[in-house]
Amino acid sequence: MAVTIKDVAKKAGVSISTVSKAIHDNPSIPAATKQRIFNAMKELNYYPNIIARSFAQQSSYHIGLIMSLNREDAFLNPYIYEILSGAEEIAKKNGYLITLINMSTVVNDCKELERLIMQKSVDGFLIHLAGFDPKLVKILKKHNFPLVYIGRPWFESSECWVDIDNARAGEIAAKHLIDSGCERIAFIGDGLNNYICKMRYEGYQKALLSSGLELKNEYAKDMSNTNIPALVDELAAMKEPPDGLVCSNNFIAFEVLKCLNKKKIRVPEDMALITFDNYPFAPYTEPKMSVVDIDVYELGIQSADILIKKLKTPALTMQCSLLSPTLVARESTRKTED
Amino acid sequence: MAVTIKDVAKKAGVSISTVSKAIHDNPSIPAATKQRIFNAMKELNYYPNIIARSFAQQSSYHIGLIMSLNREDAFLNPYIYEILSGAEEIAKKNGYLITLINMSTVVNDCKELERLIMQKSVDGFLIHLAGFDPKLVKILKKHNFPLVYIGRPWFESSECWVDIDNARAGEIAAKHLIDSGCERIAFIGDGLNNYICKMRYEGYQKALLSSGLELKNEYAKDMSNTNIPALVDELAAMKEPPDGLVCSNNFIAFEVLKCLNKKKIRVPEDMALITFDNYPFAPYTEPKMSVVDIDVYELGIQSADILIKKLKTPALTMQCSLLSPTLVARESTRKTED
DNA sequence: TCCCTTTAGGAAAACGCTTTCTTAACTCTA
DNA sequence: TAGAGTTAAGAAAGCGTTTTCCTAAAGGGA
Repeated sequence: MAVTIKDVAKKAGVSISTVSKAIHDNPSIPAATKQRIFNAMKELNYYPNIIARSFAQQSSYHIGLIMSLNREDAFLNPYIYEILSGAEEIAKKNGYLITLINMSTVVNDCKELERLIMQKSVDGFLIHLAGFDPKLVKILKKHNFPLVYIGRPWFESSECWVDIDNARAGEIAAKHLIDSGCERIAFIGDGLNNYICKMRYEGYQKALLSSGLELKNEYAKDMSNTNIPALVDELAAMKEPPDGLVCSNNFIAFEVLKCLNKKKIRVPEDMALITFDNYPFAPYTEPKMSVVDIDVYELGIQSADILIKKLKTPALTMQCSLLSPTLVARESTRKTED
Repeated sequence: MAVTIKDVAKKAGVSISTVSKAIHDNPSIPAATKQRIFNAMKELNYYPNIIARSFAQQSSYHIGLIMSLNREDAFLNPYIYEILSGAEEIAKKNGYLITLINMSTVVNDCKELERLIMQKSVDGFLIHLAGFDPKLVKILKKHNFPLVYIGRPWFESSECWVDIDNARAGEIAAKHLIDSGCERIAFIGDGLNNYICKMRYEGYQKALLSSGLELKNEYAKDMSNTNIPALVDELAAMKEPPDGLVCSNNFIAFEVLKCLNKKKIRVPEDMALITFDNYPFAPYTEPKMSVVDIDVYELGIQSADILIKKLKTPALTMQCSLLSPTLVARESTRKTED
């Protein structure tokens, strides 16, 4: 049989309550007694039974991380790992473990989410918004369950969240093109109902305006209704074709680059190219892709941090956090040698 | 206060033992009584407290999935998600949850692994071998903890594992080049102490031999001591340069492709190219990369399946599973129109 | 009708810890 | 030196299930 708190108590010559108090560093136990207890613990190689502790405290010490694990979302966001990594790091530090929950599990069957809550399988949720369905909000609200969104919830204004400052990212991208000497800057997005794309587009507009460049409607393209080669053709065929292009995600950028190469439009000389998120393949394109990078690891850190704070002090008021992106200039935007 | 088994018992007019038995479908409870109990449960919206259950059964109903979450490993294996997805699927079906544990956490501090075991935080481990350190084996053995390796453990022969048949993958890759008309086939690997690479190389050799092709030593290259452009130069400068190339991973293949493009060596006409693992970017290269794909989702399914079987019947003998890869022929190997 | 077997369901212990309440012993202060 | 205050530590309840053991009632055969 495993060694329990009783064995430690016997060995140290105290009661189990005293041992428990020593473990939790209760000030009513003097240092000498604590030491005696710790020695006994070490001698017996005692580890508190975490399940019993959970039971006594009615708290699982697990954080549910709900995120999409499906192939498409994963391939689109391979850096999502780093959220896991950051969240795990903070959880560990605070004695929590991360329970992974597939977004599609809870989206396909709302009962599943309710079950997780009612059964107290986890103490709170970290919810990455890819694939999220707002119908879940009702359930979350109903149980008033502690949670932090990763990504800014567009459907909700009273919950904690952390996000990348996508507007700022768009601004940085466009600004960088302007600084590289571009004068006619286009934007290709993947749908304006895509919140991230929308924010990046707004940032792009802001940069152009504040640099005194004209906002041309025909420079703003949406690939969600057509295909990339057609869009590139369209842009190239203009009387005043753009000389810089912001792509709202990596896959658009990679496709565009392929089209430009085929049409012998030189990058960056004829057309500079920039996109977002340091996709692992970005440094492998020809020329290497410039991006506005985001610190996803930090996203994991902060979200877990906020959630754990919330678990410890339930009265905590709403907290949000908007993270700044950083420019990673590579070859696809470098017009001048410098 | 939350509704407990007591409330259900009262409502249904039975004792709590009877409710518990009904929940577990104990045959000593007749259908009519069960129905009465289920009705009461539904009326009260009762969910069993999972922590209490865990406590009573001394089993956490959590499976620890140990995998590397660091940036490099994640970028190299973005499909690793699907392991998660598969494992979560099976776990859910069996009433288990997945607890994510960063490989670096347990590698940097062995006490951490011991703690997880001693505290019974999880019932068993799924261990993905990327980043694994064999020094952990001693601890795992010592506690005789249920586990399944994802990837074949080269340091150990008595544990359960699931893996891709990498030798078969290498064979399929080389065979496909031969079938496409290649006659001089080279191999670029990333180090022969890399188990995966070694197996793929063996498969490559086997395919060549069984097709009556000569195994030339100078066709087998290792990029771990040099760089890719140098290797490509070397190969191209031979009197009899290869006309087909197996690359042991995607990043090698992408680099090689870039070099070939630069040197105006046509792919696949002058040199056919194939690699492994359907990396998300593979369909975006120019020409599109042929690969031997592996079913990582199935890897997750099978590993979780074996582990859970083991948890339910501890006497279970060792079980292994080797999964067959499949060819995804794209443009980089298609010499003839067909 | 009696005894044995089967069926249905209850009582209670067990799981290992936390936490509140209580008390005994000690330390001051007037 | 009595009384108040403080400190150290124990007793015991409680957390919500599961599970074993037991019993009462019902069923069945002679």
